[in-house]
Amino acid sequence: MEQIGERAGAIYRALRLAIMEQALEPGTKLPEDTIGEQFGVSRTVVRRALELLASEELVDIRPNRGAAVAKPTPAEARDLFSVRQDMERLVVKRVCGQLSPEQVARLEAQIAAEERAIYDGRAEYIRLAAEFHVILAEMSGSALLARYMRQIVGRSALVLGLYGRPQWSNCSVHEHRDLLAALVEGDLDRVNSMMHAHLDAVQSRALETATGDGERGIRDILAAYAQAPADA
Amino acid sequence: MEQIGERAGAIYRALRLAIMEQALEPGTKLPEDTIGEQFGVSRTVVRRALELLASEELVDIRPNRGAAVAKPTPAEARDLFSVRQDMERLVVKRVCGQLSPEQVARLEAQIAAEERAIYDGRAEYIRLAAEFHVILAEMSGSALLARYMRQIVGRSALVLGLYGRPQWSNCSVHEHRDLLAALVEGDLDRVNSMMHAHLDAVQSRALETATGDGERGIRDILAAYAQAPADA
DNA sequence: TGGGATTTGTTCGTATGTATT
DNA sequence: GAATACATACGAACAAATCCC
Repeated sequence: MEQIGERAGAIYRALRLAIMEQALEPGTKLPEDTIGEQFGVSRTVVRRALELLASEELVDIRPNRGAAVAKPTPAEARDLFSVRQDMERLVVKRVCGQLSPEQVARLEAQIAAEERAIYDGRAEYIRLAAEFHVILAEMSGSALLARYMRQIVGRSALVLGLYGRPQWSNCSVHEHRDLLAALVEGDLDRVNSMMHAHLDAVQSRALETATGDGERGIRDILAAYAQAPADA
Repeated sequence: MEQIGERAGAIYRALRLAIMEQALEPGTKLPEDTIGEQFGVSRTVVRRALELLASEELVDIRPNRGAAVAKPTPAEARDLFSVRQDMERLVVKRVCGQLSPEQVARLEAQIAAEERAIYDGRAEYIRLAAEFHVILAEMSGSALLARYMRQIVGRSALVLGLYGRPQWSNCSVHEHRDLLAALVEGDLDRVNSMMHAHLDAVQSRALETATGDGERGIRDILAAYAQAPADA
C-alpha cells in the first residue's frame, strides 16, 4: 500500500486492524470528521484512507451517504469462502515442497506468535492467523496472488466476526502446524485436503450463529487503535 | 464501481478506456490539474478517479510525485499472465456446460461485436475482447471472481500494449468462437486446453517485441475520451 | 410534509515536497 | 548546489445532499 501518504496510511492501517479484529462491527458508520478528530487530521486524509479500505471491500462507501464497515450478505460470504478455497489451492500448488529453510522458520515463528497471542487471549491473534495465510501466498512468488489473498483474508476476518462467535480459535494453531508439516513434506494431495479441511473448519466454526449486538462509540474503539503497529 | 460519485466515475471510465486502448502509454504522467481542465472539474475529483485506477494497478501513484500510467516490469507481466491462466481456469470450471441459452446468446453477440470492430479497425476492439473474458467470469456466478478477472483483464490490455505490437488481432475472434462452442458442449478438458492455448497465443503474440515510442500530449489524447461510453 | 442538524461533495488557497536549470 | 518552477498534500470554507425530528 505504498501508493498512499504517511498520515492516510496510518489511519488506513488502524481502521483495517480495528475491522479485522472486530472492534468495529460491520455496519458501523465511519464519519469522516469523527475519525479525523481522533487522529488529528482533516477529512481529506481520512477520506483517502476510507477509499482505500473501500477498494478492498472492507468498508462500503455510498455516494452522499458516507462510509460504513462492510456488511457482506450471507451469499457474499459464501462466495468469498468459495473463491478463497480455490485461491488457497493455487497458493499451495506453488509452495508445496518448495519452501526454503528460512521460509519454514518464518512460518514456524508466525505460528509460535499465534500461539502466544491465543494463550494470552489477545485479539491480535486474529491478525496473526490471517497473516499466516498472507505470508504463505507471498512465498508463492506471485505478488498478484499475494495481493488478492491479502484482500480475501481481510474480508474473511470481517465475515467471521459477522456470522461467527467466540473468535478465538477460529483458525486453530494446531491446523496451521500440521499444514506446514505437510507443505514441507511436499505431498500436494495431502496438503490440499488439509487446507480444504482447515478452511472448512474455520468457516463452519463461524457460520453456526449470527451475533449482532454491541454498541460502543467509534470514538472509544478507535482510541485503542490510534497508534497502530505495522501492516499485515 | 458504484462506490464513486458521478463525475469522478466519468473520469475514471474515460481514463480506464484510454489506458486499455493504449491511447495513453505506460509511463505517461497524469497531472491532476491538466486532466481536471479537460473535464472541467477540480483536482479533487480527478484525484479520486486516479486513486481508483491505482487500486486496479492501472496507474501508479507515488506520494508527492503524482500519478502515471502503470508500467509493469516484464516480471510483473509474467506474473500477471501466470495468475490469469489459473483464474481463467477457475472460471471455466464453473461455467463449462452450465451456460443458459440466454448466456450463450449474450456471448455470441459479444463475439459478433468484436468481429465488427476488428473489421472496421476500431480500437474499441480491445475493450470488447477484454469484455468477453469479464462477461464469462460474471457468468460464473461469483462476483468476486468477476471482480478480479476484470482487473486482470484490464491490466493485461495494458501489458499487451507495452510489450506487444499491432494490437488488432491480439485476441483472435476465431478463438473466442471455438472456446464458446466447447463451453456449450461441456467438455472441460478440451475447454481448458483451448483457453490455455488462447491465452498463450495472446501472450506470445504480444511479447515478440517492445515498443516505446509515441509522444503525444495528454491533452489531445483525452479530448477523444472526454465523453466516454458505459463501463466494461 | 417540512425544516433544521448533520454529513458529505467540492473548490481553492497555502504549505510542502520534487524536479530542473 | 542553490534557486526556481511545478505538482501534490492538506485544510478551511462553502454548497449540496441526506437524515431525523
